[in-house]
Amino acid sequence: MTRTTSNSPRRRRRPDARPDEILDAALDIFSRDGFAAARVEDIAAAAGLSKGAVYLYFPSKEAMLNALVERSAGTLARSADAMVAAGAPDDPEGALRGLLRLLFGALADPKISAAPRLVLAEAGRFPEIAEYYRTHVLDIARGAITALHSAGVEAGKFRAVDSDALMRLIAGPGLAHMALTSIFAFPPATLTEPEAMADAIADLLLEGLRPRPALNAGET
Amino acid sequence: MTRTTSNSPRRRRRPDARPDEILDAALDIFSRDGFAAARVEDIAAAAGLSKGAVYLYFPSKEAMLNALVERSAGTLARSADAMVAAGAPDDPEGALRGLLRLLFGALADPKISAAPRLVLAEAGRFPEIAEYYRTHVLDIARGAITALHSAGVEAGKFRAVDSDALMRLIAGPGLAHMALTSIFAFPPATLTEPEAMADAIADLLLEGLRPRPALNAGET
DNA sequence: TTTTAATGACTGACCGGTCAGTTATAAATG
DNA sequence: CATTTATAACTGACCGGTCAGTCATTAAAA
Repeated sequence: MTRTTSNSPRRRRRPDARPDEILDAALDIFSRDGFAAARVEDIAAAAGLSKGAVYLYFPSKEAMLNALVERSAGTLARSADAMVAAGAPDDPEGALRGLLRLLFGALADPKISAAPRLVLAEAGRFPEIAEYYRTHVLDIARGAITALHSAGVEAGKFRAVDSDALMRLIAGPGLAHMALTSIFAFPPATLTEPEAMADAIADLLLEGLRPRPALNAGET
Repeated sequence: MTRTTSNSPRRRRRPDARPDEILDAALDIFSRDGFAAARVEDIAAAAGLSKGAVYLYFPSKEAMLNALVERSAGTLARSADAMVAAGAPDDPEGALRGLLRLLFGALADPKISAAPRLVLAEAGRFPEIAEYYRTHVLDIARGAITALHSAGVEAGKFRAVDSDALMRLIAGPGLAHMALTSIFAFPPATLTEPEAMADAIADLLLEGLRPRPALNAGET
């Protein structure tokens, strides 16, 4: 009922795109002020609504935060996982490079990195969110990285290294890049393009992962 | 003034160690609740004082945050800088390994990493803090890393790589480790000791930094 | 006594959440 | 078509609680 496809450009009365609009606004305001200091009225205003209307769609401010995280979480990790699953068997080196490009492309864009940054800042106070991120993002990412590494080792392209260390080596630079650019406005960056930065890092990691030629390619 | 060495064991009256005690308490409470949600009365209680007393030492809650950051910032970066300055000319590889050990040792300890985490979470809202960290921590760290790299290149131990990428490669894993352990309680860690983790990462980075033998034959 | 350190009741502003009331739209009716 | 009825979408004033910051008062120290 009520197809109401008429997106009347002049006045109100829009039905169920609202939750998403509110979440968009909430992400903006939470990112700007932090969850605790953010005012629901500001979120409402940013969404073009009154405060009362927001409570027609969400039962509390915290519910908005949760919905926000659940909406955004996983998309990046899942596409990373898909990319690795597709590329790793044939070309582990290319897959690693692609993974880093994906990561840097996303985290260097403040619009995309807003949600991860919010999680990073608030997860300590909301165990539910930390748990959700752990299972829906970190575990996926970890799986993708270990799969990629295993494929590379099997193909004789990578040497064996500790998988937790490798995870930190791959995710860390992206995280550092995000912090430097989005939080600290660290400007220099001789490599301004995220892809160039990703490639420079991929080069060094691939070099570091190459099996030792002189000795046997054993474990470390 | 007021040496007041009389440490009366039962009652009040302690003079000027107070600011530091308050800052210690403030770091605890800010870390637990976040700056915005933290209550000054909780800080006072944690310091063993009443709320009014903390306003004898700090004019506002925000002043505590600033003092806190200024007190803690730089010590890690400075000791990293000192370590690099001392070790890099003779042994750049050892200096890199030492740098990573220092970084992981510090960031893996929640007590030490509390302040950096707080800055990471709040810097976006307090430009003054971001600015302070940029000049007193990030610039120092960047200088240390470039100095280390230059020394290594000069000694023929490292190949030339982009210095911004290298900064992200060195700082990033530490950051990721901190986030995984302190914020997300990511448990696995096949390498439980920070030094072991640092070494695993240093191994890979050193391998990646080694001059290409085919093209530019350094030593051996 | 005077000075200094500290207290805790108090104020005033702020804000999450509620709700009685107001629209805008659609459906039913004439 | 105009008119009435029904209701979904929305508003904004309000309530209750919280908390940063103040200040009159107290008590230890000098």
